[in-house]
Amino acid sequence: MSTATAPQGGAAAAAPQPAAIRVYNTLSKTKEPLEPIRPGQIGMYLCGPTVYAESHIGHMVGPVIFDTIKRFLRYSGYQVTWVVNITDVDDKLIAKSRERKIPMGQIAIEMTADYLANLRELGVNQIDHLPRATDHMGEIIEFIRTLIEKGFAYEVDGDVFFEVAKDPDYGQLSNRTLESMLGDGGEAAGKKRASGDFALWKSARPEEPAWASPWGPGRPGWHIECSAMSHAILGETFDIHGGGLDLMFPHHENERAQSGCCHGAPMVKYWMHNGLMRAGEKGKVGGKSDRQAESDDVAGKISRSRGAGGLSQLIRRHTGERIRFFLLRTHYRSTIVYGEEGLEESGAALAAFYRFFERFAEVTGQSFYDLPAPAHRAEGSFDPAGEGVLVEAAGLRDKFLAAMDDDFNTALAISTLFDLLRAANRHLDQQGLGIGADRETPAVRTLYRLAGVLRDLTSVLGLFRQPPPDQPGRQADQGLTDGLMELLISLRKEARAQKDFATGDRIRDRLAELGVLLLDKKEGTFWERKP
RNA sequence: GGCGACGUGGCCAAGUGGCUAAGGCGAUGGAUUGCAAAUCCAUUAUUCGUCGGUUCGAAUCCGACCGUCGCCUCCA
Repeated sequence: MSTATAPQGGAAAAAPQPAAIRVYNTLSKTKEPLEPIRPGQIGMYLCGPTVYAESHIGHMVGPVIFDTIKRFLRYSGYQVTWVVNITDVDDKLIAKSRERKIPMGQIAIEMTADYLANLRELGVNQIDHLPRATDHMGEIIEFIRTLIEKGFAYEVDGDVFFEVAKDPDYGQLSNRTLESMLGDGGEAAGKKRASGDFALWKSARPEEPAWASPWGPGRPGWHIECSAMSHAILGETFDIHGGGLDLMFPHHENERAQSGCCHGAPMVKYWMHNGLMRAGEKGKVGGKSDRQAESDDVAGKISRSRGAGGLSQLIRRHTGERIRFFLLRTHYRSTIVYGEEGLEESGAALAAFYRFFERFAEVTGQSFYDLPAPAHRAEGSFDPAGEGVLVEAAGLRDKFLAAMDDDFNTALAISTLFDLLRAANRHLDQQGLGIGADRETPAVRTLYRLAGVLRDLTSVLGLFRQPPPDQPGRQADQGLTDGLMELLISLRKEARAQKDFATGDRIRDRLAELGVLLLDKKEGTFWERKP
């Protein structure tokens, strides 16, 4: 993850199969066919965080869906360059720095690390560039200078503002008129020509971090870093720009105005906005120790100011995979209502997949997680050769791909995964496949095929990349637990052999209370932790 | 006040003009089991906030109303 220039693809780029991918564009308010500016290549920019505090689950919605989108686009034959910015200069960072009495840069480093660690946990690993605003001061200043030269911006006492009235397209993205935006102009009201004008450069007050510029020491305003960095890495016009719905105005509207005016070309072809997450029940958002604790609202947008956070704890409690799955089960443009039960439910659903993977391993002696995942959708297709369950699987795979083609409908796509799972389990049941089965039979070959389809499709969603962590924090104890379980199971087996079911059941019930489930199968008794 | 989104079974959630309204969680019945768990099978919305309208036909389009939420100030 460098901030170097965009890779240029080269001749080796896979021939894109222009599958009929359609994307909902906020600008046109319709789904449009995805037609990249440069054939076969897609530049994608997602607004990342301002790193002044720990991230919360709401910050993960965009990264998870865009990570999935990138996986799917690559799978569909496109070469994708994905940029996520880190905004590490900002008024909030300055305020935080005063509060904690440590340098702004220190906070930015800490919070960036927190953000990246969370992304990693959720399987977001497709980002190509993570540019930081402070690393791009030169480009930012150059950008502002150009805007002044072209007459779109003006300087007043070391501050530089963008003059909104100069951009005829202003307001198009968020569907607003200039008249409707008459605010009080904020703290710089006296300096602005119009209250809707926004800061490109803010002069530094004493004690504030500052960079040298043609207008004196200062720092960039919010918005400009995204315009400058996306330009530096993706060029004047790029394909997809994403972010939360709350960024549509003013952030994206302003980015669009700056970039469009600076380059005389549209900044972005497709604007994509993900829905926001909402807290379903009061007090369940995280540390509710906050100033808003007295607020009685039952629901509301999750935000840092409401005391959300503790994402790493949430991950520890639920696993990153569960959270990723939870986010992907709702269409990305919908509001996701966050709640403990929703996460639990996702856990229960996921557990069924984990169980199948175990059955698969029992029969084949191979880990599902080691199965190769096709890199391209054409590689994943196969000939069902008239075999019922494979015909069904092939149909479900088509349905999955069609759902993803239609504006990345992960919720619908996931539903086919459950159908596939049921088909695979049914096959296992009907063929009587279990431990010790002959691995050279057609039935096992079919099982491989079915598991292969699941591997293929779930990889596209970034799911099941590795076995689920078995109750984090308990690993060290694993050997002992295994030994004890072996002992208990053999004791119970003896009791049952003597028809002493009372003792057998007592062992099982007691273990259940402790969160351990016993599964009596033909081949013997197995155990697992309650999901 | 301006702009916008949403309201689908007990809960979550797809579908946005026409096959029997996906899927998950849960529940119920059956197969299996000593009994369970897991798995499989079946059942679980004549109905999509309410009332009107357009249409041969609407959950899907239009209008009104009710309700929830978001943006308009910092926010993924």
